[in-house]
Parts: sequence; C-alpha cells; structure tokens
Amino acid sequence: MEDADRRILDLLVEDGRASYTELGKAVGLSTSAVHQRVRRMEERGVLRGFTAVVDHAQAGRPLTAFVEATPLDNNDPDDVPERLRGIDGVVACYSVAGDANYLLMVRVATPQALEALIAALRARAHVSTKTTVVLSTPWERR
Amino acid sequence: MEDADRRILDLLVEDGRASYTELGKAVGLSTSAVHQRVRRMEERGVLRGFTAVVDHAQAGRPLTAFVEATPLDNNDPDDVPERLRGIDGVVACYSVAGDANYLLMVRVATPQALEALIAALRARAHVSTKTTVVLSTPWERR
DNA sequence: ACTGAAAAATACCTGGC
DNA sequence: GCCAGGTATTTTTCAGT
Repeated sequence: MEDADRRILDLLVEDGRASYTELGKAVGLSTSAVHQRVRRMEERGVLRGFTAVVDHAQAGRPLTAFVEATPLDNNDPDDVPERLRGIDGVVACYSVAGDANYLLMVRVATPQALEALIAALRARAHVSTKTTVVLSTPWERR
Repeated sequence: MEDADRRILDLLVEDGRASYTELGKAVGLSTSAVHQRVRRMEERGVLRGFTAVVDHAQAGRPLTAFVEATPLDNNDPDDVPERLRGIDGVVACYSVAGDANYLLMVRVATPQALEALIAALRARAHVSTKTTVVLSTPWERR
C-alpha cells in the first residue's frame, strides 16, 4: 500500500466525514485524486466503509465485558460464531489461541442483562464461559 | 433516549455516510428533523463522531492479540493507561475486574513485532503480560 | 495517475408552524 | 420539535494531460 493511501486512511479513521478537499490539502493532492484513491481502497476492501462512533454508556449499554467461550461438546459442528451472531449484546467474536476457543466482547444495560446473556450463550451456543467485566475504558481505537 | 434517536444511531453505525434524506425515510421524519437530532446527539456526546472501518489485515497489521497487563510495582502511581497510549500497536485499553488490571487489544504486522511490543510494554509501562493471539475474526461490531 | 471544472446530490441554515 | 425552502459545500462524473 502506498504512503498517500495510508495517510488518507489514517485521516479517515480520525474523522470519517473529512471532505475530499480537506484530505487533499493534508496529503498534497487534488480532490479528484483523493476521491479516486478512496474509491479504489473501497473496491480493494482495505476500506470497508464508515460507521458512527457511539458512547455506549450514554446509549443505554453502560456495562461492557469480555467472555471467553468454549464449546461444551467438541463433536458439534463448529457453527458457534453463527449461533453467537444471533444473540443480542454480543458485539464481537474472535477465534483465539488460548485456554478458550473464542473471545467475545459484549455490551449490556445491567448486571441482570449480563446474567441473561451468559445464560443465552450456554443455551443457544452450547459453550461454557468465563467472564471478565470492564471497569472503565481509558481509551479505545488509538 | 428516544426511540427515533436510537434508530437513527443504529442506521449510522451500519452506514456512517447515510444521508439525512435516507435516514428520514427510514424513521419517518423530514431531513431537517433528522439533521437536528443528529446534531443534538453529537452535542450530548452520545454520538462521538464518525470513523472509517479498515481491514487491518490488508492494511499491514494482520496479527491481532489481546494482552492482559498487570503493573509490576503496585506502588507506582497508576498512569499505566497514559504510558500504554504512547506505544505503537496498542489499539485499546480496558481496565478490568479480573486476574489482570488491564486488557489491551493490539494489532501488529508480524510475530516479531508482537515480541517487540510486549517487550515495550514491560519496559515502558512496567507491566507483566499474558498474551492471547487472535486466529481469526468471525465478525466484529455486531 | 493527477488535474480542473461542470453537474448532481447533499449538508446546512433560516423562518414559520 | 418538526417542516419547507434557499444557499453553501460536497460528491461525483468527465474530458484533458
């Protein structure tokens, strides 16, 4: 990947609504050139899209946790990620090389909702869990 | 938070560049009303901004890991998050209620870079670490 | 690949309900 | 708090180098 593309990408991570004119000034290119590069990065898939950054605490899900999940029955076809996808509150699913098979990030409204979520994980995805609650988030997405 | 705001927020998480007209059609409001609501959510801080979604594998950092970090000397003033912030590759820092004090998400280019990063964590943030490598990411952000 | 300029779409603001 | 309309920016396309 070229240096100009990388810089454009960094700027777009900082501000996903930066205009092509702004970006052009920052990297020393015309708006058209920037536009071309952005479109190409979208086509290539390096740039997947744009999203809103939400304050989850204010948005009704103040409780974040990480859940290590391991299938209870190893004979099951491993469609665990698919099953997890349907459970509300599960924000991300990583397959990891550790004690557990999966590491999940979850966001919920209350401790009760976390309890219900963990129960749902057992019932619907057939996994055992080990949960670590997030106390605070000094920072995210550096 | 009102229902209309929540729906607008969800749509903006899905597509951070959805136009106010689109959003308005989806929630049954005029473009002006949607525009007002979005501005208010930005002012209140619920909506923190917008960012590009990057394919980190393609963007030169194919290796993701989670690092549990615990201060080596508990007498230190706890400015660990600040110190971590300056280390390249550390993407997020969570203070957690678990065996470790902090859980970090890191993204690097190679196993060698991960080794260097962990060394930097020990040297510059004075923490012991336990690392879990991510093998794949079935999905992220809901 | 980049530029510059025109055309289309969108964001943003103001007044009125 | 919502809507409608007007103006300013921005996005998008295109011909030229």
